[in-house]
This record gives sequence, C-alpha cells and structure tokens, in this order.
Amino acid sequence: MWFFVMAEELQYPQGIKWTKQRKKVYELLNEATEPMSAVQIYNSVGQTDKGSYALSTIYRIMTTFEERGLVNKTTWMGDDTVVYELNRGGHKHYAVCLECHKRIPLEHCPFAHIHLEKETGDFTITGHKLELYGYCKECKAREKKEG
Amino acid sequence: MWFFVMAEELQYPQGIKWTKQRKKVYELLNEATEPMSAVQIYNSVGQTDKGSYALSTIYRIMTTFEERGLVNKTTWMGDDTVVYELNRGGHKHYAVCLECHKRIPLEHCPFAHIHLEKETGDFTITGHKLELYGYCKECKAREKKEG
DNA sequence: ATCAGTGCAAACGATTTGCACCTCG
DNA sequence: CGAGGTGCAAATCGTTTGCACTGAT
Repeated sequence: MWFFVMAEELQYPQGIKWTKQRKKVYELLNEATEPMSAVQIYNSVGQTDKGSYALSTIYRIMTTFEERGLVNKTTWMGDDTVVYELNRGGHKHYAVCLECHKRIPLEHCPFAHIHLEKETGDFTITGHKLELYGYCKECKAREKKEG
Repeated sequence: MWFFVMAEELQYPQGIKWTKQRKKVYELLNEATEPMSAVQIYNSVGQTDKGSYALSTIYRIMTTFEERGLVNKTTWMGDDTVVYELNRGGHKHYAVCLECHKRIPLEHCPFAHIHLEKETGDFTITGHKLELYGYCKECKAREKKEG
C-alpha cells in the first residue's frame, strides 16, 4: 500500500526567476517571525548551506524582492539597521525602547477604524507604519537606580 | 538719542557647553522647516562659515543633542539616510512616496483622540511616529505612461 | 586651569558595483 | 542557448574613533 505524503509547499510568486538562492531567502523570510537584516539572512542561509551565498547576493535579492513588492524594507527608531520582512497581508506595529532597542508588538492596529485616505489627497496608500517610542519597564528601573 | 534694537535672541537650553559650533547647528535646526541629515547640516554651516566644521563634529553634536533630548533622530521609509529635527513640542507625520521619496505632511495627527497607553503595559511612551507609504500622484501617472 | 569639544585622518560597517562565470527558463 | 543571476573582491557611502590641540566655563 502506498501513502502519498505531501509536504506544505511554499508557493513562489510568479514573474521572477526563482533561483536556488532566491527560494532559500524567500523560505527563510516566510518562516521568520521578525523582520531580518541582510546580514542576519546571510548568516541564516549560510548555516544551512555551507556559506555558498554571497552577502552581495542577499542585498541584490532583497532589492529585487522589494521592487516586486514581495518584501517591505524598514528601519527602527533608535536603531539604524535596515530590515526586511515578507509583505504578508497583515502588518505589525511596535513600541520601541530608545534605550535597549527592545520592540514590543502592539496587538491591535490603532488604525483599524480610521479613515486615512482623506488626509492625503491624491496619494495612494499602500501601507503604513506606526512606532511608539519611549522607555520600557526595565530601562526605566535601571535609569532610576543608576541616576 | 539712542535706539536699542534687540534682535530675537534664541535661547540655548541649559546643561551643556554651548560652543560656537553647537550654537550654529542649533540655530540652523531651529530655522529648518524639514529634518536634516548630518551632511546637509555640514554643508549648510560650511556655506556661511568657510567650512570650519568637521563632519565628525556634526555627528558628535547630533549625538549629544539627541542624548539631551534636544533633537529627534529618524529615518524615512524608502530612504535610509538618518535625519535630525529639533524636538519642538509638536510633531509631524508624513505620507512618503516609495518612488520619488517625496514627503507629504499630514495636517492632523490621527492619534489626537486615541488612547495608546493601554496597549503597551509598562512602556512609557515619549513620542510616536507614523508614516503612510505608497505612491504620489505624479509617480502614479508616470508609472502608467512608462508601463 | 581644566576638561570637554574640536579638526583631521584613518578606521569601520553596511551596502553597492565591476567583472567573469554559472544557471534558470 | 541566452539573458539574467551569482560569487568574489574592490569601491563607496555614511558614520565613528584616536589623537593632539583648542576653547568654554
């Protein structure tokens, strides 16, 4: 008797050449729960694949992905590293600690019930990004102690 | 007869050493209507003062200002340059075009009437930043033409 | 006077690019 | 097979740092 076991197959969006490297990066971003920097991606794919990916390739892939709208490119308040995340339907917002750079995800998007389009006239909004910044519990406590 | 003409004097916040360079940068940011990058600041002060400011000095000044809470440090969606703006009471939000990097100021802060504190538990919010991103009228039009 | 602030040049880290080779479609 | 993608190394850009000197308090 035969059992056909079908693994969950990741679908690669059409319209670009899906090389080994691009697939790998795409998979990685798909599994990632947090946005990743180019170097993080580089290290991650290197770990599983004997470092056969050039860092410059990662950057080029990210540029391509961004142009195709597959990923979003972002930076965080108080930290200038560029990070990329897969452009899933949903989106996340964070509270960012200016001291330790910790990011606390906001459960609900405050914009769920607001109309933004009015504000911007002929601007076509494809997304938005909200960051609260300030200081987390731990850093506040440390600050108090250390003066 | 004497006339005493008093120019509007800019007040420099206390607590730091106000060198010639720091004053100049502070004045510049005070007059600026837009956030400025270190290089923009460098060029601007250079123009009026025979370039006697090192770029590294600008960076060090901006770091100091930031630590003292005099300026806010930011980056824009779709553009990785770090910019600084004087930490005036108010704040601005923008719609950012991913194509031409134009920024359209939003007149009203959508958060005026929303409570954000609940969301974040023990996080002390000192500010927030909102960016809408997408495509401006002109870039949409160009896109259509060029295919 | 003293110590923080500055200029300069060199170091650095992140990102980009030129070129020859490789690979997907 | 051919256009486009990749690896490598060198170049570039923004930012930081070491050190000797200068200047604000």
